[in-house]
Amino acid sequence: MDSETILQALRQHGYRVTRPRRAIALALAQARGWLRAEEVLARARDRCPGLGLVTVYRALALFTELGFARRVHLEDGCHGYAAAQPRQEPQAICRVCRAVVHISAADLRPLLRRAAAHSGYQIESLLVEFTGLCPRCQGGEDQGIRNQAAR
Amino acid sequence: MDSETILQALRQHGYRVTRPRRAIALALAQARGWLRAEEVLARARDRCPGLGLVTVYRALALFTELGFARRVHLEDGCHGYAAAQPRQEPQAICRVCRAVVHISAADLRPLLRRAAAHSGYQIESLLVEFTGLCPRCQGGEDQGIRNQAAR
DNA sequence: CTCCTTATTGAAATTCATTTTCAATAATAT
DNA sequence: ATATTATTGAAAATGAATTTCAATAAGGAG
Ligand SMILES: [Mn+2]
Ligand SMILES: [Mn+2]
Ligand SMILES: [Zn+2]
Ligand SMILES: [Zn+2]
Repeated sequence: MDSETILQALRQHGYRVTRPRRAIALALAQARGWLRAEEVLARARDRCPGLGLVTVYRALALFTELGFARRVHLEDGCHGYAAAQPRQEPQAICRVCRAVVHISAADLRPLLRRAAAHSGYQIESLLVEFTGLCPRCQGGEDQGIRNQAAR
Repeated sequence: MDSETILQALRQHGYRVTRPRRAIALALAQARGWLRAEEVLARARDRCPGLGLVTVYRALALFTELGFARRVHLEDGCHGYAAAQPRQEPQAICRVCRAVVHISAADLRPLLRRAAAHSGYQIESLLVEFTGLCPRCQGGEDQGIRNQAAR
């Protein structure tokens, strides 16, 4: 996902394109996996010294609303963020290296239809998150730290 | 879901069956939808007067581990809890009344298979949460508060 | 380019759900 | 009953995330 796309969307929605937002968008786009807010901050500071954590939270919330970022729900209740595309809701996340793979929302339709039919619910939003091992991290968990995706 | 089942599982796993745990299990089982920790506390106190919030959190964590409770991920980052059955992972939640419907994990298999095939991931755990309107809350959002499920 | 308006930013303080500590209590086995 | 120890609850601490508010800078008008 190109960080330029995010910036264009900002303009289109009437938001200003600022240095902090550019730096945050780029940091998220270039990451190989999901990042905590603090990690986004550390990376975005390369391009925007003085950047504050508050601004990172605000930008991440904004990007998430626009569909260009997605929250990752961590066991401890905190959240990570991963670059995303507006139409691909579900994601699979590697437990070890944090790599994120997005799954087409179209793949979900059959399940959605069945769930709706079975329950009578009119479904408005999805939260689908699979956790496991990405191909690279399979069959070698104890081969040392393979945390490559995050950086 | 019967609260007795939870207590039996506790015994089987070597945990003690205490008054607080009984009260919490019952509160959760009798709720018509998900509850916040504070709400569980309020209800469980009927059967266990001096009950503390800390114990509620601990019991909910324990029940969740055993599969008898499931977390609901709220927008603000906090969590609710709903009674659950060990083998039904996905859940649909009513935005209005909090009613929770569980979906058989079997329904997920095709999606899971496709996701795994497409991404090469070896999936270990799922987080599937649909949000929308339950049958009762459809076509009448402005008909006043229908928050029936929660109580 | 210059000026204006106001969205945006960042430091500091605050919030508040959740966790940790630790001494007192009560569940289970013998 | 008695002993063992898992469990509990009050208080304090944690820490991710948010709110405040004065200073700053983006973008539009002239
Ligand atoms: Mn939190
Ligand atoms: Mn969450
Ligand atoms: Zn991996
Ligand atoms: Zn409802």
